[in-house]
Amino acid sequence: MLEISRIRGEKEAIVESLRKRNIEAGDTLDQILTLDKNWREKKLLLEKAQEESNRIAKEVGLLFQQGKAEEGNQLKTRAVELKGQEAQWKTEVDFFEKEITALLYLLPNTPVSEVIAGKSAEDNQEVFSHGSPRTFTFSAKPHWDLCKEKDIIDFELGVKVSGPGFPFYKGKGAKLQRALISFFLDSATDAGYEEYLAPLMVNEASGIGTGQLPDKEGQMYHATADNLFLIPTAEVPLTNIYREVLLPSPDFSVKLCGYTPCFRREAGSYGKDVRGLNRLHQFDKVEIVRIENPSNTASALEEMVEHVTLLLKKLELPFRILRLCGGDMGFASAMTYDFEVYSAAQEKWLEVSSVSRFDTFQANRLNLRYKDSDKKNKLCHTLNGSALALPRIMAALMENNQTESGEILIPSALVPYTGFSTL
RNA sequence: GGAGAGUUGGCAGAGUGGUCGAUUGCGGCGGUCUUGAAAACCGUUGAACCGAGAGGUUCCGGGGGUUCGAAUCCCUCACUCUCCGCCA
Repeated sequence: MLEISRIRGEKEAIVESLRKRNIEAGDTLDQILTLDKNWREKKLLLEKAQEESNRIAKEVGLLFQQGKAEEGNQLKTRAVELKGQEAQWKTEVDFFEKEITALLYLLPNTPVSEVIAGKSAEDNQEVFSHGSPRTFTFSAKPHWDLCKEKDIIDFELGVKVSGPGFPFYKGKGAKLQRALISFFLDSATDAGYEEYLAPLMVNEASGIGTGQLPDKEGQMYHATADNLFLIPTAEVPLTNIYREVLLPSPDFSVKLCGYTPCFRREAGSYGKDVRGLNRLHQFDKVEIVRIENPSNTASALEEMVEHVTLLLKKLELPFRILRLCGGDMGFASAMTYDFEVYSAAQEKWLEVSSVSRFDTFQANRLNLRYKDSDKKNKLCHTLNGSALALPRIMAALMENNQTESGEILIPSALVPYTGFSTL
């Protein structure tokens, strides 16, 4: 969420920035500022009253110690009066605080200057592309047909045991999955990210910390008996490691990675977009997370983009990088790069990674700070990205690497991990 | 699942109704001494919010209550530990 101090200081700049998301925030910000003004007034009154109460309490104590019970009792009556008034101010202060927080939760992050205004995915800017979409001299098959033919992913079996969106990976399919996970994790640790194997269920506080709660609880599976949530991404447990943390110096750079299954209810999605591996309730992903000094955020983001770029090059998949326009960015993001690979048989681009900087937006909710050289506590910046999400990579590998004779070729970078070179 | 014990400042650990935001030790920081370091000694050392500042308020796991006054008493929730049971 946005910092209230920033709203006090640079309201116009925030309004301008949020226009890139097609949001007119002026009224909301004015409401917040009015509430904030009221809050400060009431708070001052409350504190004055408390100050007097504290003083009286001490005097009463002293009087009773000196045996002056009568004077003490007189003072008591004044203290009781004050108490009623304090309760009144307190109620109002609490009310204003709640209202302000509720409004702050509604406001998304402000895009940084590089992000252009735009309404939808069509306004995203392509900033890089690699390879060219493959053309076939034969009739290419979509991955769901290939999965069935090769008997490597069984969707129907998943439906029987769990439900749609929970496939079984079998034989070489399971092995390929494991190979990709190892390949991605090794690449990340080689790049300096420390590997974590994280809990797959998180508590409510963690959901709030990274922004899934309170608004988007419908996206997560909820184990109500214990009030735990299945993670929709490793970002949630990994980032929450640093919830309520104060880093002792301004010189820090935290780089974490982790493989986890991800669970998403995907309520309301259906149709051809969910066919095969395109959209699942459970899927595997390796995530990279960084916590940086604000001065280092821009270069950290570029490094992460480079990292994902290298992965896709090694997998020999044609891909493009888009810088998302304001209207297509996630709620918490200040800037996002999406990576899309071309799925040759479906003839469309599939999003396989999303790399974002959140600046102080998450850190503010997480209360993640560092001690600056001037001894002040300041909010850290957070970033994260998929490196990478598996199912669509699997889909693209199968569709792009199929041969006329019906084989599927494994890219050479993966062969040391799979132990086989064709499916 | 049953029984019991806990949760206090970076850490350890006192404090059971009145100058307690909190004794003390360790750690950290500054200084004296030293060629330098260690040791010793002296000093200092939590956070949030409001305020230009002076200063003020809040915080002893969370929430609520009793009281003029709560770290201290009561209620409630969460978590941790120990023992027993069960178990990969």
